[in-house]
Amino acid sequence: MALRSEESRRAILDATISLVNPEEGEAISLQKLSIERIAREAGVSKTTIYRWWPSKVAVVIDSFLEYHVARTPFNDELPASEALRDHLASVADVYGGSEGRLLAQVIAECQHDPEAMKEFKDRFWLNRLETSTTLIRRAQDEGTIRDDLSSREVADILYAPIYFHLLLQSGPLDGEWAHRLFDTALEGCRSKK
Amino acid sequence: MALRSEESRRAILDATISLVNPEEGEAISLQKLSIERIAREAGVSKTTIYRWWPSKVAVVIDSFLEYHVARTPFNDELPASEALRDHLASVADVYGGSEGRLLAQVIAECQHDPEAMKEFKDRFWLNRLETSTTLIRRAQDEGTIRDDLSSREVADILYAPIYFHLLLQSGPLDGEWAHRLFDTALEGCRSKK
Amino acid sequence: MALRSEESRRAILDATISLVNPEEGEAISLQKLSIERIAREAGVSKTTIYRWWPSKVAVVIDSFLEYHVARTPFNDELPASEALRDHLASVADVYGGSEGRLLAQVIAECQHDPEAMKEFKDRFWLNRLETSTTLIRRAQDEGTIRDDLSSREVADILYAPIYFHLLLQSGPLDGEWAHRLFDTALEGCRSKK
Amino acid sequence: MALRSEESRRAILDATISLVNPEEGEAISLQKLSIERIAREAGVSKTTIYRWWPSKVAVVIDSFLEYHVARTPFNDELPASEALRDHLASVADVYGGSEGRLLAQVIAECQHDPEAMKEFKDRFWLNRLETSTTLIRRAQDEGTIRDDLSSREVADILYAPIYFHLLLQSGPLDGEWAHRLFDTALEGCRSKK
DNA sequence: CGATAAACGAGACGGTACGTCTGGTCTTGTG
DNA sequence: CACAAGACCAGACGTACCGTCTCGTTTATCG
Repeated sequence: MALRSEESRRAILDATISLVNPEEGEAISLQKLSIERIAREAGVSKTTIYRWWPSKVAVVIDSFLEYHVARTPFNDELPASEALRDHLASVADVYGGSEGRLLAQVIAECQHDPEAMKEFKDRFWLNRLETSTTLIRRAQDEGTIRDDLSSREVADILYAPIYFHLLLQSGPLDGEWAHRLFDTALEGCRSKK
Repeated sequence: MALRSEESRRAILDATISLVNPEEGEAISLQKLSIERIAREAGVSKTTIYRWWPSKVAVVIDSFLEYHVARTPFNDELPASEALRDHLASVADVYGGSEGRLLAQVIAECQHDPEAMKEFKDRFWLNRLETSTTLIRRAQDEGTIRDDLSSREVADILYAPIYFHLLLQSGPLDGEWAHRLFDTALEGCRSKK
Repeated sequence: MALRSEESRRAILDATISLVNPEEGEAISLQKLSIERIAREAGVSKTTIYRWWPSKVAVVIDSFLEYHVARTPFNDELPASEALRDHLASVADVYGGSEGRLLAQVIAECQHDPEAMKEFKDRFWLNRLETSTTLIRRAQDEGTIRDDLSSREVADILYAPIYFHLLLQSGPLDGEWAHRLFDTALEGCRSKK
Repeated sequence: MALRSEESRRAILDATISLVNPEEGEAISLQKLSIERIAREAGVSKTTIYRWWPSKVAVVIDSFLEYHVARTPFNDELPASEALRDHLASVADVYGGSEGRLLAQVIAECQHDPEAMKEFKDRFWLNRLETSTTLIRRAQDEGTIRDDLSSREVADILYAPIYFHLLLQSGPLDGEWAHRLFDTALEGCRSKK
């Protein structure tokens, strides 16, 4: 009965990424990306896209998730605090580049589309949160991080500045900066004089 | 000769806000807001808008800045750390409401418009940064905050989670949460065992 | 594969005529006629018009040609000179009315649009020329019109005054006048004294 | 009381002609000519044009009349029929060139502007008619043209083909053609067999 | 193995908005 | 008070996409 064409699916996801984060040539902003453009680029009819995705953002989220494979793994053999410190740094490095710009635009698109925001959180963000939660819990077990804080509170303090710099485009966004940030967050800001 | 009409300017800014953050009725998302709509609502011709603003975002930034008067002042008579704690909380409270949604959308629009991002940073963000910098410096002088940290580093740790929760729409965004956040940030996450 | 909608086509042509040569109400000049107006009147989107016609004039020419069915036939049973005389008169009568005004405006629009002029000549004018050529040739065969003149020369002399009065809006434009004109043209202006 | 500035008037008329029938460069069609453009080109404000002319066509008519000085005089010393024949030819020659295109466009503009048409007839056409009337009357007196025809009837037959070819852009428009035309018109089309 | 139901490309359709242009009016100095 | 400068409302321009909707035309099971 004519199953969904994998060929079309691939062409659509690939075309989307290649428009929005091309190997070469000018990238097109997520806002200016249109379904018509994707269809044209993918050699696919609009109908096919509309049949399988509810909106432009949905296509982009799918494309992004396939593309942005978790390239920021953490090291299980290091002490949790070390692994966490390195994870933070690698996340900062990745988000400091073109994928970061893309992520920022995805988050931006989600601001006016609650459905998309839900999708984004379910499929990207919760996954990320889980990664950090695991590490933080381990660090708490290993006794390097206060266990009177919820893992979410710790995650907020550690990861927030990365997204902050990503979205406000203000200040550095790289591994070195992230390392220093981690140290400060752990140490606290209170004067010890 | 023929000076700019203050009447038109007001009508445009007012119409913009009333579309995007109405006292009553359905708000229209910033993305779906169109210059035509603003013109219609303001009883003004498109030309007049295009004459004075380069883009939709520019109008919105102007409107937002006029509307979002600094309603999060800090108290000069309190010790700086108290004032900072309260300021954080009041910012969190405000951004937890409809103005926060608006701000989030403005930031979102800026993701694909470098001009707008610059404008936003120059006119909103730097101003905000200055407020917090002032408070943080005073706290460092008063000896409550480490003075081996730059004020920007402190600001990153303290304010980032607010924008994080604002833009990811994940987790609480209110004064109580902010108070606790402040305490944690000051104290640090390292276990003291 | 989604054929052209005859319904839309009809609506567009009808709306155009009804705006430009309404049964009742005020006619709108061809110059002031806009594609937006036609679309509005026809209950059709602008896109649909632009998809099928290159310009306003093109729509009008199509509309005019459908509307202005050859209502000035010639009689095959009469002697050619009689038929020609009557044809001239009926043309003059028609052009003396509202269709004439319309035709004049179409010709006017063509003055600054070579494409349209070509279209107009190909689809209207050559057709008309052929009608008169046929009659003139027959009259030459029947020996009533000089056969040392090309049919075009005869047509120029016979039909030109009609278009002249039509476009300069100077002088009469009706059957009686045309009859007299025909007689004069045949007889010549030279004094026979 | 600040009288009308002759300087402005000249600049406006000159600019108009130089846009519409430039010595060099691309001519702009009368339809695309705008008051704004004239004002810009003339270094004059729109207000000034609107103060003195009711419409674009009015400006153009004025410009045209100043520019198109009667360069088709007739010779008083020749027999009237000769003078008429030559006059016809010189008119055809002039209208066969760029001034003819301009005139055609003026007449075109008048099709949807009765005021302009009246102005055009009063200031251009009646003047022309008078010229030909004078000649025709003389020819009737001299016995070369039938005096049972009104001068208008003769003028119609003689001049109409020129305007016909001018406005339909169909067929030749030059002196030689006009000469032949004249002869035919005088002789008549009826077969003399 | 042939019917049949889905997925597909193609693309027309009614819409909305874009950013630009011109029209014509009105206002505010300047000379 | 004529004029320049130019702001203003109005509205059309032609284009790009939107999301919906036929259309045939594959294509892959299922009866």
